[in-house]
Amino acid sequence: MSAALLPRKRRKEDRPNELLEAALDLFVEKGFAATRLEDIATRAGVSKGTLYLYFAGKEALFKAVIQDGLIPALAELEALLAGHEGSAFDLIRALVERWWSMVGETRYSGIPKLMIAEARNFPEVAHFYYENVVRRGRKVFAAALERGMARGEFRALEVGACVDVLIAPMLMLVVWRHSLAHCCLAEQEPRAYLEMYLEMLRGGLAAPGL
Amino acid sequence: MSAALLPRKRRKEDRPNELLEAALDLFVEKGFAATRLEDIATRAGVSKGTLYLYFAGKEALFKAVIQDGLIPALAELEALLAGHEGSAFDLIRALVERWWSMVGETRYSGIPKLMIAEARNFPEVAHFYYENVVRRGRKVFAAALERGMARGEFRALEVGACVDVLIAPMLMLVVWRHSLAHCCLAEQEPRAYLEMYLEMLRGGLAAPGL
DNA sequence: TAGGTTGCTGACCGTTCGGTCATTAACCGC
DNA sequence: GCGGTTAATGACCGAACGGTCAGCAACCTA
Repeated sequence: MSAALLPRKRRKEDRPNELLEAALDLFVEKGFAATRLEDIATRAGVSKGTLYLYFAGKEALFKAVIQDGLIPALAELEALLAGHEGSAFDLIRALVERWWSMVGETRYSGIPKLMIAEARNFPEVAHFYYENVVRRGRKVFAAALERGMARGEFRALEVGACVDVLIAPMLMLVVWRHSLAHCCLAEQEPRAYLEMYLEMLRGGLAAPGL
Repeated sequence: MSAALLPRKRRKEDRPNELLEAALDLFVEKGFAATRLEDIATRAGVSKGTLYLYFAGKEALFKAVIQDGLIPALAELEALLAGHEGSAFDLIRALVERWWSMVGETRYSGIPKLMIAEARNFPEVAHFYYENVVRRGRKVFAAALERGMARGEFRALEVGACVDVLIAPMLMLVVWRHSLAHCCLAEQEPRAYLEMYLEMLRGGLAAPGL
């Protein structure tokens, strides 16, 4: 790969991020067990031994990939919630769009698929992900729903189950794009899908009077 | 396991199904690469060598698991569609409930998670699954939507994207139950989730006049 | 440019696992 | 029972892969 052609370079600062990006891409594509450390190293432009200078081993890489990935995006969504004024539905639209630009159309969109596939093999990592991504994300959307119900904009629904139904289409969109979409003809245009999703949501949540 | 205690038995007829069930359970739990053939054999009450009397190898087992699993359920849904009379929303409710009883609450509910995780490692199998499960399933729900629009019961929406949004919560329900739900406190009661889903769908699809 | 520090390398090791096959023993017809 | 057929076994093999480490070379400082 970078074999004899490129000369060795010493770039201690950049290696960890490059390794994490390579690891994320390959874990998402092939799964944890089917990904070889040597492939990760090669993709990061480095040899296998170097990987061990920065990470304790394969499992440590996996943990870092999951734990670093989506936390910044969640902080953004929380900030958006805190700063929003206007209708609750506009808030939901803004949240969905911010999520799409920060996660959906970036390489981080692979993390949900990866976590789904590996949760039962890494219960501790799954637990971290649940507490720090799933719970926080649910809380943001639950707050938006409650705001809409309080304003009389949405009808009264049990918030817990409603949040789960609400976020499912967003998750399936990214999961799909990292799995079957790679083998079959192009399916959805993501923007059209999201518009349809928001449109159906508007009707599904609207209070009867409106 | 069945070691020295149980005597050998010759049960040529039953072995393939027992092996397929064991393989499905373990593939769903651990993923394809992390599942050992010996574990599958042991769970099926058989030795590793026996497995090779019935399947050519690990990949053949995987193919069989995917290809046998959901086809009968799809035929059922198609029959339901063909035989239904009444409102389109009742048809959708009936489809969702039949799907839940034939897939959602059985071991076959693991297949979507498995296929999502492994699609990119087995493009041919993914293609089979797409053609024979995804497409057929989409077609059934698309027909239900079109019927509702023709009756003036649903508003006019672009059917393709609408189907994708429509089925996403059903898929996420089963995917969730086979991944993160195993590591975290119990989340949804499936029946309540499905009721909420149908309720939101009713509003999301309803024609404005109604 | 000489010497020292350290980021980087890749050959090597041990284990694990998919796959094979000679052997064993359950069943059946006579 | 007895022999023949074949389902079932598990010890074995080779390849692949995670992980190690002794040596190398890029960079720095004087």
